[in-house]
Amino acid sequence: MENNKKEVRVRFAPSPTGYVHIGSLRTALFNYLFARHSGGKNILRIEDTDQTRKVEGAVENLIKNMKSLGVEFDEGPVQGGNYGPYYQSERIDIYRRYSDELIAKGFAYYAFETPDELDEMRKMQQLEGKQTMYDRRARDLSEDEVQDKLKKRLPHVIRLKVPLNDEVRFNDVIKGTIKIETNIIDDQILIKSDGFPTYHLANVVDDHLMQISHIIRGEEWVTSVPKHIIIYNALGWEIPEMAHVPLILNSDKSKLSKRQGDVAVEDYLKKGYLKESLINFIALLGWNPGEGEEQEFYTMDELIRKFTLEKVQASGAVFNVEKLNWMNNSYIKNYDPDKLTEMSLPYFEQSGFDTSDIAKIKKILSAIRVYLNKLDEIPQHIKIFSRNEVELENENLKEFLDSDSSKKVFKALTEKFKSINEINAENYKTILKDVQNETGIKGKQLFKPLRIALTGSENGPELPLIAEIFGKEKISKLLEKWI
RNA sequence: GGUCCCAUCGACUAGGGGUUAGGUCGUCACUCUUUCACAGUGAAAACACGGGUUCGAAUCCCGUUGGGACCGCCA
Repeated sequence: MENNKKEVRVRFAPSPTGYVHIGSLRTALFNYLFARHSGGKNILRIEDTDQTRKVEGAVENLIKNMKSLGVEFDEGPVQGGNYGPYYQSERIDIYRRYSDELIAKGFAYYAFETPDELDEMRKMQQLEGKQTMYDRRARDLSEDEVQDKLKKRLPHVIRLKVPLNDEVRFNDVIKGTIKIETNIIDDQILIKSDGFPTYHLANVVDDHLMQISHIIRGEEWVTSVPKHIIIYNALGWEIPEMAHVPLILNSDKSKLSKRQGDVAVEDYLKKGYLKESLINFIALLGWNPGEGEEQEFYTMDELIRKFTLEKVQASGAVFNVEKLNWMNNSYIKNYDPDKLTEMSLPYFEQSGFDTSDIAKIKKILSAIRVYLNKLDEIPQHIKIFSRNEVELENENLKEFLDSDSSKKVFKALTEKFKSINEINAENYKTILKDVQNETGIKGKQLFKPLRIALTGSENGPELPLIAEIFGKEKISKLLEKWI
């Protein structure tokens, strides 16, 4: 089983259907981590053999997203490599060659049923309560019949001739030994009637030709491994190591799906989850370093250093947004202020905030970042900084502003401002101390009315910070209203 | 339904024959802060069940139950 001498070559092989699924990201990440950890190559191969599902720009989008997340490829459609082409649609003649070989060797055969006929067959099987699978009827066609139909150019497919009454066994790095009786394996279509290969053929041929050493992919593929093994054996090829990673689940434990929330990586990025935290979080879904390690935060480099397939979990993992939020908030709180500011700009602009004063934006961020689970929550926290009139959160707050003691505080404060050039968090505190001494008003009586007058709310970021950001003009104006 | 896979707190997980079953998120309480949040401290919270094996089983084996995936001329 061990093939340490062989260079590690892994591949991420998505079909370009338009967006990158969170589960795909994790598979890609695991491939990348494994490749880097073992000094091997990470390959991107585009499985676009389904002409009906092509989406314009999907590949470019995928590569762009992966790159920005830090998942890099050593070979692929963009950077090329010695094993190309990396689009399956450009390798059609290659697959054809091997399907011909399989036919010649008696491991595959032509079949001429139409999709309608097959539907009919499946319906019957369902009615009879039998398992739906191809009944292998075209195996019985005589050589003459086949030649005749081919000559007539009847639409046809090429199917795998599964050896009957046998058993296929393989070892999965994550799941252990898996075995399946061949009698329940479908005579899978290898070449479709449009001449394109199915996933099963293309995948085996490419993995072999591209010298893939480890197949790391989602668990949904385990049941088709036996088909692939039959093909490997028929062609006399060595079978790569297999590692089927568990699924990422909805909170009801079903396969993570659109219906129950966001599944596209872009959705999360758009909402303002940081790339670092998304990667960190996803990596820990189904993998952990073990050995009593209690660290939760990892950089990509640390992940690369610690990642091994053996430590990948065998069971599925629920995608828990709550924990993602916590982790993202943590990243936001500790992020480089300048970079955070830059990343946050779009969210300020989104709510029509004037972003010409970057220094101010930075200050605001430092005041509100503790509240942010994700960047798209910025708008709701900057209202107090963007508006010129204060609207009270509720009417009950008004009494704090109308009281005599509040008026006294407001008056004293605005008076003090006149002798000051600029307010900052520090001198605001000392000024307030002075106000307290002068008026004899302290504690809640002192702070609460001010907060409410300035923000319209009983709670929020620290008042000195707010004062510095507001500046003396704005504060005076807001307070005068109540004097 | 058939086949395959899986099973430790609500969630992510550590542990893998002898542990007070550990950590993180979430929840709750307290402390701190003249606000909320942050931070800190603490609490509640799990080995699905039944049989073996063993002096001893969460840990190994078998079964049951439960959950999931797959059963396309999709990948």
